[in-house]
Amino acid sequence: MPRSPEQFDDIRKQKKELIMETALELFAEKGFHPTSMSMIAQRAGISKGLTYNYFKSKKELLDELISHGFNTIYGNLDFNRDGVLNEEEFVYFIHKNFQLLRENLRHWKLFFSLLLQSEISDYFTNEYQQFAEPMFKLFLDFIINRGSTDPEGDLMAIASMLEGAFLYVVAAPDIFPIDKLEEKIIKACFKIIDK
Amino acid sequence: MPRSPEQFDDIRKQKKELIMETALELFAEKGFHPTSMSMIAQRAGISKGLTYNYFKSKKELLDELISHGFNTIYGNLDFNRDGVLNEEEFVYFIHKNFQLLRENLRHWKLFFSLLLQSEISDYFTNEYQQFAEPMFKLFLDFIINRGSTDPEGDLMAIASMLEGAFLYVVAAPDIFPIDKLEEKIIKACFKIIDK
Amino acid sequence: MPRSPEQFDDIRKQKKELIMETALELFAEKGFHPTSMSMIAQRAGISKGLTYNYFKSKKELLDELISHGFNTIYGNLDFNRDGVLNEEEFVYFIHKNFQLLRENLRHWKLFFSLLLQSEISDYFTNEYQQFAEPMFKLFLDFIINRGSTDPEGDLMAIASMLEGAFLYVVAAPDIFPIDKLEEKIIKACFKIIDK
Amino acid sequence: MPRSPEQFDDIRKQKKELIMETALELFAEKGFHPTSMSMIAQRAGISKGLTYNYFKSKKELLDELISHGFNTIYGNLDFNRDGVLNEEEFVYFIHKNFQLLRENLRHWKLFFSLLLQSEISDYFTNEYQQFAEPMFKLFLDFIINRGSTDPEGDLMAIASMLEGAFLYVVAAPDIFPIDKLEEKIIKACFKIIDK
DNA sequence: GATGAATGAGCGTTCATTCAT
DNA sequence: TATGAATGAACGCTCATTCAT
Repeated sequence: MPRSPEQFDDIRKQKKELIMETALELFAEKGFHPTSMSMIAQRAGISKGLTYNYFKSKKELLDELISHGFNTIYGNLDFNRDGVLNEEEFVYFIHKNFQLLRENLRHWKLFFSLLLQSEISDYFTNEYQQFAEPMFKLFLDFIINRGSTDPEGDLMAIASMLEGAFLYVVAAPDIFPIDKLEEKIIKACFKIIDK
Repeated sequence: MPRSPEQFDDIRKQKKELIMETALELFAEKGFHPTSMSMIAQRAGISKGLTYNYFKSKKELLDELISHGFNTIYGNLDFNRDGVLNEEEFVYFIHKNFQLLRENLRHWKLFFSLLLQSEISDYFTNEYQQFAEPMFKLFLDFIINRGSTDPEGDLMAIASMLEGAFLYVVAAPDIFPIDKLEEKIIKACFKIIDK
Repeated sequence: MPRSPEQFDDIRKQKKELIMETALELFAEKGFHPTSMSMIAQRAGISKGLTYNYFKSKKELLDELISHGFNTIYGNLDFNRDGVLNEEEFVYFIHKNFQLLRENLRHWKLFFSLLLQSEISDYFTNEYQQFAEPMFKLFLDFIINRGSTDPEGDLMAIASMLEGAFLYVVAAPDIFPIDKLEEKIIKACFKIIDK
Repeated sequence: MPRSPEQFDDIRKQKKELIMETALELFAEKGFHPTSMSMIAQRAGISKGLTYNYFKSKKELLDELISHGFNTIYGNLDFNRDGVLNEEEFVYFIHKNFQLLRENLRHWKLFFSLLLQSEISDYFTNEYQQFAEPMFKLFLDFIINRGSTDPEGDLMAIASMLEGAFLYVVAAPDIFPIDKLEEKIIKACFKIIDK
């Protein structure tokens, strides 16, 4: 008597997660190219061939990782609520971003490492734009509402600051303590926008 | 008539530079791993074997590239002068950094792409610290001299902002125009430090 | 209510035929090696494992296909009747062969593709000889009875011509129209035999 | 002091020939798919990697083999001379074809095995047509000049006979002695054409 | 009888590196 | 100094086959 479809689904789901988890670990640790499918299989404790039962290619594994990463990180974040942020919400929004960063360090490591070699995955470029654009818009609206005389300029500074802070956390976590960094970044945002 | 030792040295130096220049081009273009030694040799118009006459391995070629890159970029920048920056000098310093970025985009692309996978080159981590530390110190002193009530916090914000701005220029140059970005970053620095 | 043993046998027989039919289709379409067991199972709409319930290996599947093919094609052809062909019967015999070719093009494609690599299936060599020998004998007797002065020589020519015609039909069906080819081959046979 | 370009050319030429010779041997022996690049390298006594120094891919190796085969076999055969064959020339032409067959048995084995799976190499289809067409034309003209009442029909018979004879020689050389086969085929040609 | 997850050997291919010349 | 033929280990990937259920 064969296994029931539900049993098969269960196995597939668990094994797929195991492979993705392991791959994410290794991609974040060593980068995409230096990580071989054998290494992933070995660390996951399965055969090399099995990986291809779940992912058509190494690139597809990466793509699913990216997609899953973005969903994990930003899937539950409602950018728009009523479309406008007040001060409290702005602070919370940045705080939330830092928290998501903390909780998904490996995803972020992977994303940053892809930023410079998007030929590996055009997928990434698309996903990234879809995530970045509404965030930019939210910031811009907030800045305008605060009465900034140069919203675009302020946006550049704030976006750069956030990007840079994230990069520090991911690439050189020992230089700045993350909690204090978050606090200071938020304060600096207001200094940039106001007056 | 045989060449003099000096001429030999000249030839060696030129060949080495040719290889490094070509490698930098390709590493920045396609990334470190996807670039093969054959490709470097071919584009440089020399034989594969000759590369190993000048560099023990691909990794060593990378290391020399990093080292040479840092020297090229920051070799002529006197961080310390009298050890203290006044306002004009601070502005000039950041301006100078943007200019160096513009002039060495390929180096920077390479550096950023290595940031997340430093096991490729431990060398990088060291060089990076050597370059970052005196810069941090310079900034910190300046911030303190301006009478900041939270110098460390301001440093975090400014360092993040610069790092992020650089990343934008290198990885997504179409999002912000570099000249305006520079201007705004400088303005934002003062907003953060002062008052 | 449990199925009777006969019903089980029926199911087995049908499944086996389904697999063989599908395999033949694919082998003729893409060749033996480029066809994978997964492809066969998928196109047949059954599981990979089930195939091995009916055939010990891919090679055995091939062997059964060959055996079954020869039986299908020549199983109902009574070579011997009274052991001797008259003119009408000779013509009918060749005609019958062309008809069998038309009706079993896929089998023939497979057979010809195996002709040159018999180590894939020693089975093929045996079957082929068992089919070819009585046919040769039948032809030879007919040629002798027609009073040929060089029966062996005529046999060579006729056998070659038939083999070649079959190859044209199977490998390059657009070059000669099959009906006319048949007609001409038969005519040529008599020209060769008769003086 | 590096080797001179001539020395390198020599090495390349010899090694390339060695690889092609070995590959032809194995392709003819076992077929294209069942022959692995490792097997070729091993039998040639070189490393697997080296094969790729001479051929970009397994398919390219096959293509060069086909191209080289056709050139070897038919490169020196002037189909057209004055464009018309007399009887002696016709006999010589077929004789020459049998001789070329004898001298290039392995090439012919390879060609026949490709006949049924030209998806492996479209290259083959092209080359084959280029070779077959002028030969067909030559035959047709000869048949017409002999006063045949059905040239197209006779061509079909003759072409089939030659194709079939070649196939017998290549695939089942023990059935008919090649010399006698040749003699009989030629005789049969005239029986088909004349009267 | 039937499923498909799992294996492992082998495939075609690449590439950093070596070395005779 | 300079060449490129040669190597061998590893890569991404496929597939015939097995087996717990």
